[in-house]
Amino acid sequence: MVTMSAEGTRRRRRLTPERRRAEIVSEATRLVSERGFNGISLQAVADACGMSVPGLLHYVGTKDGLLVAVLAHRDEVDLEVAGLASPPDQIASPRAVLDALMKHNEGQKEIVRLYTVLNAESLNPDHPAHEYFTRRYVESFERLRALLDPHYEGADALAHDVIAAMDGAQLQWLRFPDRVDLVEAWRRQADAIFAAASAVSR
Amino acid sequence: MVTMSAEGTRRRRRLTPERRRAEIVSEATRLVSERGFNGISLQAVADACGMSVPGLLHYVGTKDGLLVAVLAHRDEVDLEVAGLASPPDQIASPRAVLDALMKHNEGQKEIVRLYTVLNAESLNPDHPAHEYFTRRYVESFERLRALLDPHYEGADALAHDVIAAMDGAQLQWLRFPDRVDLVEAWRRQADAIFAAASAVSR
DNA sequence: AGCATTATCTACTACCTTGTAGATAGGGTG
DNA sequence: CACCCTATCTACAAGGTAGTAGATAATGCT
Repeated sequence: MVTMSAEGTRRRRRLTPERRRAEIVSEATRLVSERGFNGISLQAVADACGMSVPGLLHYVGTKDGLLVAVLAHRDEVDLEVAGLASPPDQIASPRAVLDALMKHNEGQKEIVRLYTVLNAESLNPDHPAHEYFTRRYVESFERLRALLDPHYEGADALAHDVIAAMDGAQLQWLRFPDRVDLVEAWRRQADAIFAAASAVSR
Repeated sequence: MVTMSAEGTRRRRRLTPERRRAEIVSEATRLVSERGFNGISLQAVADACGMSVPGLLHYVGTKDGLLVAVLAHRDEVDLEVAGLASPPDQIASPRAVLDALMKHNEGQKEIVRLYTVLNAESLNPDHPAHEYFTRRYVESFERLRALLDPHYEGADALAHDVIAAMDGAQLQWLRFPDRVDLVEAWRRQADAIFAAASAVSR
């Protein structure tokens, strides 16, 4: 049931496509991060944006299109953040880069939850984001491997371990945000992992 | 659309409640592990069991009831497995217990996926399994902590790290079953974690 | 074989879902 | 101020959803 303000017809709100698109992506991101893609309906997103379902579909075409829009926007933002982080010419140690990443994640729980929930949901090959997350994992892995390779032996295994530790720590943090400190949990794991890794011999 | 065998009416299959219940739990476990609880319908489960939706509801009452049945059954089985594993009087080392657990998990990918997918899905407090998974985590943590405490300093943090490492390794294994060896990934992580942990001084 | 029990079904309700077609109105531009 | 463009809407379609009520048939027991 759609409830309306007591007066009946509410004035329709017309935004520029840019603003509307931004609002849609923002609300959809929030809702998907809370309930998963299978847990939301177009109606729920439309309500959150204060618009109708056909109005929403005008922008995203189909429900899968909504997810594509959300993920495409995340890619843009992530790329931007990565870009801002890279300029400094002196190469930071891999550990410092990873620590900074986790510190960054601590400040955007909603986004971390989006990735965590969709990552699990999309294990199913039929999920609309399955390929996306598979590709994303491979790319992240490759970048991390390249970052570690100059400094450590066995960068391949090390990269896998680092990603596993990050995912595990985030999962705990998302379930017990008050009792688990993400950065500290990561630091402990990272200390152990990097202590066990052997530095490159030259 | 419900498709029927060419002859039309198929003979109805009447099982003992025990057998039927077992079939329902088994099929529901498989489907939920593949698609998540939000990703399945009663129709899909009923189809998998070769029965009608009302027939299914006769057993589980509601859709949430289906999930309860699946999780209750998992608890039973897990308790049984744990019981079989504990009798030996000589206390195995914590590390050996954990290695055995991961070896065990390697042989039941479907169940691991069930827990992984539902764990992420149920981060949302509105999810019907939210309390279940929160409680389950706390209990697992306590058991693990008790197992580690006699042997290591800082059993609390260590227990958290172990669980995080396990979850992270399982996530990778589920996405790349052919490229990731669960037991080996765990072994590497565990080597690092336990090497960094300090043994209890007496 | 006949009967009682009950597992399972058919039929139906009320609602939700994604998506389409065509009408309407908000806001910038002349 | 009038007009146009198009963002947004209402109305509708077609099918899926969880769940209910009452009929039916399969099995075990006497």
